[in-house]
Amino acid sequence: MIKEQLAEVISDALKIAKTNGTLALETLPEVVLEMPKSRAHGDWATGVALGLARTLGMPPRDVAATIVGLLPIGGDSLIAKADIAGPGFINLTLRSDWLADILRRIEAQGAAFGQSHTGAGQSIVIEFVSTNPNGPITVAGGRNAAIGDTMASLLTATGYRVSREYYINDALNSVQMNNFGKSVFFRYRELLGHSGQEWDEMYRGEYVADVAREVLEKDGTAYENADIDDPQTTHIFRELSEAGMIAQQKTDLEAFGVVFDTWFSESSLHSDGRVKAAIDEVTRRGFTYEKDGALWLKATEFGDDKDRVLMRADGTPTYIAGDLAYHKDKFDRGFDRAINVWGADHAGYISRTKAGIAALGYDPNRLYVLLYQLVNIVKDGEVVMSSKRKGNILELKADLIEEIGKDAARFFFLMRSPHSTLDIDINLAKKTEKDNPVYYVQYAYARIAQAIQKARDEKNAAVPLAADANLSLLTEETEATLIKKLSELPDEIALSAAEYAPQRLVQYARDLAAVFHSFYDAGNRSPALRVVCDDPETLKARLVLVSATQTVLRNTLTLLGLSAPERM
RNA sequence: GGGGACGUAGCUCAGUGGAUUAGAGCGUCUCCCUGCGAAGGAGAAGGCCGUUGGUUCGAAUCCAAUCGUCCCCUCCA
Repeated sequence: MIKEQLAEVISDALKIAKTNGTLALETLPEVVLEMPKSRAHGDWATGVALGLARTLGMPPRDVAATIVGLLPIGGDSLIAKADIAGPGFINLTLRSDWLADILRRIEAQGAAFGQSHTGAGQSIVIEFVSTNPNGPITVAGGRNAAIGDTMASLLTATGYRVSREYYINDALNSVQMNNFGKSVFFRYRELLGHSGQEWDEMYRGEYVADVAREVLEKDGTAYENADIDDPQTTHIFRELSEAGMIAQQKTDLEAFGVVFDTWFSESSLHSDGRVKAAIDEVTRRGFTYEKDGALWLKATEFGDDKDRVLMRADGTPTYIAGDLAYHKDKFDRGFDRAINVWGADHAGYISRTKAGIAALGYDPNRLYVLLYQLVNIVKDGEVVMSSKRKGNILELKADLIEEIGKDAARFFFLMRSPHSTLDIDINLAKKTEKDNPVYYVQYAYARIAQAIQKARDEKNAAVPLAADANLSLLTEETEATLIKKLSELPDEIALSAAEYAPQRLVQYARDLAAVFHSFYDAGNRSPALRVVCDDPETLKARLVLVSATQTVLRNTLTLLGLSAPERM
């Protein structure tokens, strides 16, 4: 991109200054370029001279003057003008056709515009959501899903080979799961006309009945007269309920636009010996010991607060033991890195997981845990405490997606930094449906589609190839601002991915939409500024411009998992 | 007590160590539709960026301390 080209040109100048001794440089600094907000400061600016001034012991403006003196300016060079401003900034004004280059590049790259290759050759498994199989995906789980799914897309766009994975916690302790199965059993009996039964630990949500209905549809009345306290029946219903619940979770997530490559079963790690193998491996490496009848991991040797039990005194493995086997398995499957998306309530588990990975002989830095802060559900002005057992949870699908739509819901989760606690006022979300900022962005897209349609209908003009349009006619300030904004997509994607910050890309989408709306609305004040204007050559140039904008908007919306509607 | 996250406009929040002017949405106040769909645009008001120090030519941003809010510190998963 242009930014890299400019950085290289400036680096070349610095190299010359270093070789001929004009600047006493030991190493070449990184040249950071940015687009100034004000056009008075040129197209691009760098503060590299300010950073060098100190080490060189020279006034920053003198350093800047030296660099500027060595830059190729005018003629064939990309740089038309270089000014020194303020304390020592170098402001660059580029050759007038640099903006047209951006449009040509977008046209050539199409759906690939914005992608980069920093992650080429590296593979990542990103594990997210991973809700227990005794309840549906909640509204809170939606935040996890939105963040994980978008991060996976962002990493893919930066060249990584990415696999989306869901860890099924199907080795849940039997008391919880048996209770769940039992709850389903009684709902099943109710569906067959028998009287229900209530007890304290019963699961009460609507979804319990949904699972029961699935069992009925699948196996009919086979269990009508079964005795739930018989171990055989308990086991059967535990399995049936689990499978039904997981199927429901899968449906919920698909409605949210999230599709996993792998649904990984925790219990499979136990049943085929991988958990035992992981424990043996850690023991072989000398990082376990026995105390009080249990087997402990020497987690403190790897920076954890305390040692952790791997095998209980009763001989059963702990959750951590399974987790170690799971992470070992990820690396053994060939993934270079693992990313886990966890809620803030699991922050304390990071150090023990990394300790376990290190004890197994892997570099713990291959795991990155993306923590997001909690979601508070606010209803009638108060934070709702939810409980799966009591059945007062808010479900992602029923309470959010079906109320405000998939796009609005995803946008809402993604627009905030994962580090900020997120309050969702469920009443407000419903009421302000039309105010959701996602429509602002989508409307920009729809407006373009309509303008292109209008050009076809009224002027019999299709979007031409950039090569067939005179792009130098795009001289309006609003046009230049729009093109510059389009050129920022690759950087925005790279930054959002590198910083695990999907909200950056959301911000970009909103900025781009704002710049476009401003450009477009100028046409409402003056017909000559319309896309569909009277001058045929200007019309062609503007069609290239809005078509490029459409490409960039579509690429951005796609990465965020949002639809790009032609009309709204 | 230890670890983590966060304190930015009335509210909800963005903000990569740089330039007279710290941004957006909502809310408040003005303007702009016989239209390229106003789900939009132009503008106004509203900020000692929690506080105090430090580093720097330069700090909302980096460092330290401090105050406040939230989360976590099971042989639960």
